[in-house]
Amino acid sequence: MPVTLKDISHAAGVSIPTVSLILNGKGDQYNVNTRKRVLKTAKELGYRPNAGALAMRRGRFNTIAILQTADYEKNQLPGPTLGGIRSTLEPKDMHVMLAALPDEKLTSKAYVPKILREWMTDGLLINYTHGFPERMIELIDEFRIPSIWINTKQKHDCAYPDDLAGGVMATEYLLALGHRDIAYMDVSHASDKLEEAHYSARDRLAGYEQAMKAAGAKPRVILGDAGGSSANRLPMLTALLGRGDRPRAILAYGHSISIAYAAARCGVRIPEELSFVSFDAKQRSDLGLPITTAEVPCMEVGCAAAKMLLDKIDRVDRKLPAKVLGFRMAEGRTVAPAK
Amino acid sequence: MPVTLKDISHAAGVSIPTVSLILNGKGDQYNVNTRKRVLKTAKELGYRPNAGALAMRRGRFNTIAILQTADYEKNQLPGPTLGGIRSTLEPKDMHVMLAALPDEKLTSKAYVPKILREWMTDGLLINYTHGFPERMIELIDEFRIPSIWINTKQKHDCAYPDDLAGGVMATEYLLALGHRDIAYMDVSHASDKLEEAHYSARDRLAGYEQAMKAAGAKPRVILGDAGGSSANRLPMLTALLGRGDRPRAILAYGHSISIAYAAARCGVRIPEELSFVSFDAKQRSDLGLPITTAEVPCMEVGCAAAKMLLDKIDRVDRKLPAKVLGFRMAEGRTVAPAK
DNA sequence: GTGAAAGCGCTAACAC
DNA sequence: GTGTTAGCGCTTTCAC
Repeated sequence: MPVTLKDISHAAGVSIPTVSLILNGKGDQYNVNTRKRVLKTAKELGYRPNAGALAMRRGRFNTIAILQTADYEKNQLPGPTLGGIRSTLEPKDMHVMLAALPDEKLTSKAYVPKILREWMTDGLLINYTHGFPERMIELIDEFRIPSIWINTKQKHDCAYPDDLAGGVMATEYLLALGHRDIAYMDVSHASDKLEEAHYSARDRLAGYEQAMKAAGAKPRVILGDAGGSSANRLPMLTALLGRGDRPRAILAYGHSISIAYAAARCGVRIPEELSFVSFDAKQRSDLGLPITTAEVPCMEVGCAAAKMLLDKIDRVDRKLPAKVLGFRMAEGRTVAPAK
Repeated sequence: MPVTLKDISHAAGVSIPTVSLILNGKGDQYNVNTRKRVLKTAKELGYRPNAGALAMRRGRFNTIAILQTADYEKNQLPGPTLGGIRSTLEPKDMHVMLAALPDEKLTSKAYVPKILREWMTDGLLINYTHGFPERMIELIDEFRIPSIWINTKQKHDCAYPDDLAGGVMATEYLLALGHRDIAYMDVSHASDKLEEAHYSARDRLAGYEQAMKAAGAKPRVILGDAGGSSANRLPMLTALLGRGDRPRAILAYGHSISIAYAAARCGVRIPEELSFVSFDAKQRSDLGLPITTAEVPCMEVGCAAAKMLLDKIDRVDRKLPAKVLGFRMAEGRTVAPAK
């Protein structure tokens, strides 16, 4: 139904290439009247070039796809990451396609997602930290689809945050305020589960320990597996924070809202009685109290990954060195100098 | 660089149509050996059909685009909505493209986003509640792009939640627990700003008032413009909740975390001393305490919108009646029977 | 059983 | 200044 060059050429009484050249600004050679006429008819008819035809000619779709799980609870791409990707792609007039892969099917040997089955994008951003089947990787490899991994620690073709340095930075931030009694709190991972968790769980902790050690302060690590079931989390946290020997400062891997809420329920005032820094994709202000946050450089990861992918699309088969992005402290109102 | 039918036809020593027919399962007529050979070479070479060529032939891209602001803080599509859209489209092998439009440019007269400039999708889901320029609508109209609006109240071609009924439902939920002293709290909108706010702000309130009136209970409406600046929010809320005449139950338009946190800071215990229900896209458990929530039917809106769009794509130019979706109560642990 | 030819919308090379 | 021709990858029709 849509309007094609042919339609315009008929309406304007000229040939198809004439229309094409004029509409693409390459029609200087043509008579001014012809040019005007063509431009006018194109506008009147509401012409839009057919992206399929363009893609075929150019051998490029000007589109990349983001591969992620369909389970939106599990692995949503943070808004800023998407923003970074978008803003990098936009100037190149490139588009983003979402490819959400159903976890159930992903393991089945025969399943090939449509996005891989068809050649429809110039490259892939893969947003899987784990649970991405070997077979998918083989497929991507076999099809030679330019791909960059997001938030996965590899030597090549990936962009991820520097969680170790982030851990150091956040700890030093509290140390600089005079705190010594700083606990590291990760209520999503029990100590025996740390090994199989996302690398950020290990690296942030390691960064904390490193910084504490360097400052001659005694690390205090609180781990626990209450991340999944919110039912256990609050009792666990109130028990911890209600005790007399509770830490004076906390660096939290996540679940910052729970911790602040538990503190409030225990009558522990933030920041007067407890300084509190958390890691997060973005500083949160849901509490009405902006949380001092070591912000994951999501946007930067998105930008870097997109830029790398563009690179890879242009020069296929080259391995690109991993890009590691630094955290940023977002000042909030949950920390006070140690007394 | 990618493999085409031509490549396969060369490698297998047959003609292109032969390959095409066989790969598309329409090659019963062909010799078994030919068939096997073609299938094998296709697999070996890693053939993937070119989506551009297919789109050209079929006159369909099997792709829809979601139009929204590039400002990811403002109008992100809720995960469940996207999930609903995806799950509706997936069985049809259709893809979702993200079109994030920069707010700054959107007002400029000359700007036409690439997604509209090119014919590259079969239809549009428009996720703008307000701030979508008239000119964009004209463009979409002019280009006759099948479109459905999400979360916008119109007579036609849109899907949105029934906020009025949602307000009634949430209020009746608290009334059924014996509560009478139920306040409606919206700290994002001052009363004089309600008129220009999203319709949900008015409708949920109206639903509350309606249900209270029907029950013979006295409405108590607390409005205030502290949504944007988190700095004011906490003081405002603690002042409210610290007072002796604070309500025994609250129905909150949003900012549920702030309210619960403020209550905790005031020493007001939830749910013993304060029953608390909030509207939200999804029940939140960040607090470690699942909030009893009137859930916006995001997923349902996504499903409905996607289904309508598919309809519209097939039969262009038909107006579809608006689809209105009901809320759902998600039980949490923030309510108790009135004493 | 298989291949040749045409056409989808577009652009680039070349002829007049 | 403008039109003709060819070809991108694919499917469909039809001839052999």
